[in-house]
Amino acid sequence: MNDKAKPSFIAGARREQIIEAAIKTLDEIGYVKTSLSQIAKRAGISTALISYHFSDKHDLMDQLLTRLIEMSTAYIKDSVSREQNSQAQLDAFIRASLTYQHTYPERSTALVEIVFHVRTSDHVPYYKLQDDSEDEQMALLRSILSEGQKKGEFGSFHIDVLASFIQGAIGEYMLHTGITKKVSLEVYATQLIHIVNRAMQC
Amino acid sequence: MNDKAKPSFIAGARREQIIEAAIKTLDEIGYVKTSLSQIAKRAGISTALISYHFSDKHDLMDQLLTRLIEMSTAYIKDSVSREQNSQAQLDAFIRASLTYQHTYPERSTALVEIVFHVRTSDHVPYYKLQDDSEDEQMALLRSILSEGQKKGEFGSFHIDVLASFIQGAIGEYMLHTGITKKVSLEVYATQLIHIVNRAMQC
Amino acid sequence: MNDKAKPSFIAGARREQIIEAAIKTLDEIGYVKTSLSQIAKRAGISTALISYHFSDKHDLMDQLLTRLIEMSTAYIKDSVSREQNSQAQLDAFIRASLTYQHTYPERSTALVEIVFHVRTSDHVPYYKLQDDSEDEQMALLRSILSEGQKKGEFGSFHIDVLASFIQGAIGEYMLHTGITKKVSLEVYATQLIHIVNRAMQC
Amino acid sequence: MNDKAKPSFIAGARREQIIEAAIKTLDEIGYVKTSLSQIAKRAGISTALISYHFSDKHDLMDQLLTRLIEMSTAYIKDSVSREQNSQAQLDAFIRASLTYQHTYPERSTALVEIVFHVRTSDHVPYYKLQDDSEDEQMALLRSILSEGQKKGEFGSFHIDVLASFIQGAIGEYMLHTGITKKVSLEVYATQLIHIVNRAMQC
DNA sequence: CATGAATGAGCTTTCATTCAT
DNA sequence: AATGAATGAAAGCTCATTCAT
Repeated sequence: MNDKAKPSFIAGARREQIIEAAIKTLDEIGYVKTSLSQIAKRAGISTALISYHFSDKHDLMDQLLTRLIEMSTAYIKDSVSREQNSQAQLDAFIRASLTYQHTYPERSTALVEIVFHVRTSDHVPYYKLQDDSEDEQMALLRSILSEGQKKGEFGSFHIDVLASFIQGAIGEYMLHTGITKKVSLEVYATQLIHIVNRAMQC
Repeated sequence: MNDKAKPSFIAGARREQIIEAAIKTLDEIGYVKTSLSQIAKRAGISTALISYHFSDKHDLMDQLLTRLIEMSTAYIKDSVSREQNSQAQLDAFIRASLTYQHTYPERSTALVEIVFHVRTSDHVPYYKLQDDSEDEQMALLRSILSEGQKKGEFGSFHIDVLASFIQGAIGEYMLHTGITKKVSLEVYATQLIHIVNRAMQC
Repeated sequence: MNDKAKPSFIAGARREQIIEAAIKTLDEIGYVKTSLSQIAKRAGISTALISYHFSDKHDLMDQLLTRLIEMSTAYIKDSVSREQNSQAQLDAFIRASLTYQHTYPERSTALVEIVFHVRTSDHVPYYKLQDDSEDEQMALLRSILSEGQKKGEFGSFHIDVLASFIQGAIGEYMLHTGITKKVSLEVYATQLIHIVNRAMQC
Repeated sequence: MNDKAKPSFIAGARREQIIEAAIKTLDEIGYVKTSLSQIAKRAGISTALISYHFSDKHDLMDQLLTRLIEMSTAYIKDSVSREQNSQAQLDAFIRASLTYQHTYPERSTALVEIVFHVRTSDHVPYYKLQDDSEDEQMALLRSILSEGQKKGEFGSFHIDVLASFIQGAIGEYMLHTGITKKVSLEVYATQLIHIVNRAMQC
């Protein structure tokens, strides 16, 4: 149980360390300037060691993207799962989304930097690609909305469109410092929930 | 108009040509793969000529960004200016914003590519940089909202938050093809206007 | 006639210079240690300039191989073409082959270094690949032999086999210094011709 | 035979295993692409273990070369030793040489790959290095020829040149598939023996 | 105004080798 | 005896930029 865990543990720790350094690098200097040597410098290791633990630069970014999405989704899901009725779940979703970005700004920036860079081999950007099935966060939001509608908690509205609006408003607060500086997260969340509720209940 | 006007005219035309090629390049292969030689290839000129007309790669991207914002803003402003009352102006703003992105997808993609990849020399990302004074579009939206509120056309609401909500919803439609594929621009616009009105008037 | 020739001339000269440096490098340190920077060092230019004039390292080696074969073949063909009857042509072929290797030892070594390295993408070595049609030198030898046989100058023998023997004997003298040190080129040529004549005429 | 014999035996087996894997690797992908990790992969061991058993990559190639020459020489010597008179010994030498290459093509290819790629630290290629004393095979051939001449079995001829001729012819058949495809080993051997006899006896 | 030629800096990746375990 | 972890060096290549023409 420990004899076999040890080597795997070291490698796992290194990978974690490299991924952390990559997040830091993406946050600090952005995707364009992020190179393996910049990541290595922040991790305090040699460039070759990154190549040893990840087959590719692409591989590293891929795994990093997966981890970032996982972490964000886990945080939001956890928060939502604590609530029972749809209204509370929706509130939790919005607040958790905004809070996560506020609590882990480097992770959020890193996520943005990767998402807006990744393209398929046909040059199709990842952000134009996102399948519904793949975007778990969006799927969760939609399920909360449809569930609430089914149960009669929410009124009548177009689910896809409202979900899109909510996601847009959340992203807007994270991305553009203009609004961040003017309005506190608390106020923004409250107001956003207010707007959404009106949209659903009138 | 005489000897001095001519070279300036040629130079202007060249810059326009380079900027057009840059838009095409950014749209086609994304910022990260966009090199001066890729732009030059699409413009049918030599790489050195770009360096001649723009002091820097950064300079080119900067001027390109300015042009892209100018064009987008002009389009929206033009549409808004045709209306008199605040409600009609808000409708016009939303529709024009969505329509512009639909009409000039390469320009929109190019804009996104620059905003999400270029950073200042202090590594501050452009998307976190946006000063209120610089974002003319946002300023226009806010002025429509506050004007309408002042004139009593709109009810009571938090201007900054609602403005962000609207901008977020508009951006979301452009960025993620998920919603684009499901809902037509017309429906999306109508729904957005509808919800914003509810938020303002209830 | 000269306005257009100039740029092409400069580029051509550079390529020639690079190819000469590559030959020198291959001769001096062998294929395995031959890198673009080693070639650049010997050419007195930067590594990037090689990449500017040749699309690839593979491209450079490819063109170099072609040039080396061309030069060798031209030398031998020229010598053979001066003779009329088959016997004299065969003598000329053998002597020219040996002399060429003796006169341009760096070219010969470079040729060997490349030929014994190049492999197809399926890892099939070039030296096991050589098509008859592609090996012009071998084709010339065979045509001399068959011509002489047809005209009755030579007796009866297996053309392909004898051609192979001759090429083998020529290659042996070039490659292995053992024989080179013991027997002069002149003696080796004379003796080889002697052997071949006996083989054809008894 | 006791405590000390066992580890030595294991070490010997490992070395043998590594050498076998190296032969396979050289044959499959050629010297240039042959890395320690490629050899390790084929041997099913770690790269470090190769470094443990051989002081150097060069050392490994050196020992491999020695083994390859040993095996080839042993095979030929064994065949020759079965014959009494010089003529039969010469026949045996030629046939055994050709047969060995045909029976162990990977070994032959590996030998060629090493000889034509490895150089001494002074950049002298192995193929130009061959001392007479070191090339046992060539020495054997020459001794058969000189012995036959001394005993009057063979006529008058230049031993060194004829030996080179024979070796060249043998090598040519292995290297270039052009002739291999056209003429069977049996015919090639018979023709070579025939011609050599003519060269010696006329 | 426009270009071909040239470079230095930086990138990702692979390699042989060492070392602690 | 054997390995995973780690590194420095070097490879091929691309890029933004400069300069003479």
